[in-house]
Amino acid sequence: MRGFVTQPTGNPEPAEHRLRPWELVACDAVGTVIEFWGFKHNQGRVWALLYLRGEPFTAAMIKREMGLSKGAVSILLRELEQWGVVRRVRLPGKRAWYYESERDLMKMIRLVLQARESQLVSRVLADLERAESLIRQDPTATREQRARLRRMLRLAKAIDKAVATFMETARLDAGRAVDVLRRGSRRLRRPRLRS
Amino acid sequence: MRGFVTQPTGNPEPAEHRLRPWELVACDAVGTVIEFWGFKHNQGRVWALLYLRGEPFTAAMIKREMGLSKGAVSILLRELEQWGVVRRVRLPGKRAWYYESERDLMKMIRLVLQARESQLVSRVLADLERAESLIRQDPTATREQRARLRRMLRLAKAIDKAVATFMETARLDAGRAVDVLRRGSRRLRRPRLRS
DNA sequence: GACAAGGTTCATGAGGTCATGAACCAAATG
DNA sequence: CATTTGGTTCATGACCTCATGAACCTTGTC
Repeated sequence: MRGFVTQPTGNPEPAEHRLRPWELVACDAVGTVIEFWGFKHNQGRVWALLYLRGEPFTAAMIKREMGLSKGAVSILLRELEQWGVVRRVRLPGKRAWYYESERDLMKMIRLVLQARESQLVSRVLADLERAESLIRQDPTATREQRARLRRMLRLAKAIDKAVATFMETARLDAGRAVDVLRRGSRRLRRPRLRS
Repeated sequence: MRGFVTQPTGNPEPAEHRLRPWELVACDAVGTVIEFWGFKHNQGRVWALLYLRGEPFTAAMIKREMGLSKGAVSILLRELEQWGVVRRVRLPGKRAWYYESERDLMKMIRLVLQARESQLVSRVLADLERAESLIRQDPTATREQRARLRRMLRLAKAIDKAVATFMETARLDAGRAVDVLRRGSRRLRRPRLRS
């Protein structure tokens, strides 16, 4: 875990988050999670603020509420938007852009997984497959080594598929997806993958 | 993702991994995954080497094979050992310690999840619960805000439980656990959590 | 068309992580 | 007891990420 609440240090403007205590705690919690998944702590905090408040905010408001710099807010919002968890809207009669968060929590999770899926899982799978093709040309590799590499690859594929299934489920029905894990444990038949 | 294969720069000893090409690729792939989960790239690489070779190695051998420094190997091995994915063994007649990797891949995954479980999930859960208790004392919070916070907390709990279930399953039977995700999607009944 | 408000970009610096390699310790060997 | 070998610790530096804030655009508005 990296930085925490970044306070505007020694400004005339007095570190005035107007975040209420529970907001502060909750936003930081989301920040921690999101950071863990390879995104920025503050991306999570901003998203959480928008989500919890439930109404559109301008960049200036976010800047004030969270004590972030102008530049940071601009970048964070653009990233959140590209990433699909925050929408930019025009309010009638208002000059500035307003931002509102995705309200579907499961969709949020799906997006996080998806972003990682493409960056990590597919890449690792490709690498392991490359390794497998390389080992074929290596006469010094033992039978057991080939077997172990194959096992790794098989596991990676299984996980890849599992994640894909989860995301598909999450797409179809917000609620069911989490249940997949909880329920599944009971009603299973044959194992498929021993290691 | 951070650093890549760290070569010993400008040494008399000429960057001589004796890693075969497929080993290099596979170890790096594991390193990437493991790094993604918040551990060190080289922890993954060392573990993968031990796993793929399938026989015990001394620190010196690892140092030579992977071109790491003495200090790094020492620390990495200690971490891997504490973490339970590598065992330290004495070979008869040999002076130095030997290290061998956990062979059960699913156990490996369970350990990764567990390490994260304790560091992340439980902490976030606690924070969200604290937020929830704080919001009760805040008369300015709207009904909708309370609802949204509650929804976040509920989702976090569901995920927590899902991970626990997964780990439990993985403990009992290596193969089934991954299937939990894949199979589950079909045979579900009522949703439990809408957001 | 000047001014202002809203937004973006960029060089910089702070902070953090990790491998390095030298200094150090411990145990075994002669 | 001296020396060698295996192993750990620690200060250092390389590297990376991110927020900052000033300079810079752009789009109204009077």
